Amino acid sequence: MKLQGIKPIENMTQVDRIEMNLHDYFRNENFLPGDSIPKEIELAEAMGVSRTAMREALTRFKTLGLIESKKNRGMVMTEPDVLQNMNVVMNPRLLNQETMQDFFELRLVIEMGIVDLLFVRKSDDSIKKLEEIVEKEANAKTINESLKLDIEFHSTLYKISGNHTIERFQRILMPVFDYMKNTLHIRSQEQTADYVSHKVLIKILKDGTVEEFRQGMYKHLIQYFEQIK
Amino acid sequence: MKLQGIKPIENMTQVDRIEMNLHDYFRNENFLPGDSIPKEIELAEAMGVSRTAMREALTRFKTLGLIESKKNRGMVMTEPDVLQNMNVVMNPRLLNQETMQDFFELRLVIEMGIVDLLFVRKSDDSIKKLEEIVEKEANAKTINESLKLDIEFHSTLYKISGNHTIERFQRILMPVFDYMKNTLHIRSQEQTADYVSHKVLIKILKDGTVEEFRQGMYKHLIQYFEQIK
DNA sequence: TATTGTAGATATGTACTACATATTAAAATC
DNA sequence: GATTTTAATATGTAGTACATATCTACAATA
Repeated sequence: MKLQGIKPIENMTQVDRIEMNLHDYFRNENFLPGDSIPKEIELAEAMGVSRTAMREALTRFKTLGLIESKKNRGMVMTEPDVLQNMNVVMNPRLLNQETMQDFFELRLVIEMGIVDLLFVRKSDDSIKKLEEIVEKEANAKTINESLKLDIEFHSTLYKISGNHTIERFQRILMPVFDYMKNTLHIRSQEQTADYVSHKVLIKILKDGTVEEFRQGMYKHLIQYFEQIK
Repeated sequence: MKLQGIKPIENMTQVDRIEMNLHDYFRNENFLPGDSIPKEIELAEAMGVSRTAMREALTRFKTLGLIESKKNRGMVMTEPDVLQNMNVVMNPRLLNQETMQDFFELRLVIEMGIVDLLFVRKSDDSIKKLEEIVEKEANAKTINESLKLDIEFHSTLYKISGNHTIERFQRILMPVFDYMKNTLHIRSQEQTADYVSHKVLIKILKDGTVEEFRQGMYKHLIQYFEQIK
């Protein structure tokens, strides 16, 4: 049986073991963000390894955003940014089709699920913001401009959700969603009979119910949902 | 203005620059998963830096899962696992309250949004699986046992969604969700008037509509949704 | 001929040493 | 007492050396 992120101990390198030890050490000693940690040489000596190997293990923690080092000052625990690395790695060129399909669906899932947050946190101000975007859309000259405003509309919805993490997450998913949009041949909105426009969505957001808005959003995204089998 | 994951060039180290160069190099040369890449020394010499510094940059890529090295064999590009690092870093001890609240909400958002997938991909088999879990729940002796079966029920729903990535994502979110569950004082289900049980959810999944199921799910999770303001 | 054994080449992993450099703190100077 | 100098500090970078797992190719053996 093969588990993700786990490698057999027989072909673990010393640095792998150092990393594990450090992990235990940080947890057992209850190091928290802001706490400074012993210097490289001390850690290396305490573990009986070279500074070289210790530094490589520490580099891994730095890459994950669990520690930071300042030249000549030492190292401190940091609060990791859960989404940071995801951003680097979310590259359609590198991911397989199935994974991208999964993220494509996840984007749709979130778009539908976020509705509950929208109705708790919507405000007159934020609705006005949406209306301004729709107005610009009506006057858009080029396709590119329309696309940009479409993205802005949905991004604004994410902002209204009041959930900064979800908002960032959505931005990170965008390259994959875009890629899938171009790969799958998506029908244009005009071809869809009961398409719901941004304008209608706003109206529901203002005066309608959560359920109505969700159904509206489903229809708004119908071309994408048709891809799901 | 401070952007996430970007540091001013004046306090970039050499390794930071090497990392950027490598990034460009991999993209420009169109290296894809499976391709082997030049050896450390060649890269170091080509870039005019020491093997030490080059190795540190390469360690970052290895940590992100973009390349793998086999001792004495060389290095190859790999398909990154987008969620792998997230798992390491998703630690309630290290994250701030706001971020955890965000992920708490994200979990709820996904639980609501996933319903569309469920109705596309449900099967008699999978529904039977849910029924078995509910049966076990009825006979559960301890609270711990009940909790485990509750998790199993929802995990099974994620499986039914047919989206492996979302399923994994949910598992990664669990520690944070659990933490929040204990932090916020959540009412018990029994105190809730129109609580919808697992059993009822199954019935709707079998014979009901997407909208009915989603409303059922909302009521099932009502104690959590009450926390959102 | 087919198999096994051996030798050499290979590239990463680990260790050690040395020094550069930015920052802090202590000491010296006025 | 305020300013300048000096010294100590810990990470960043460089260079060298060697260990080691794996592959290749060739040699030895049956």
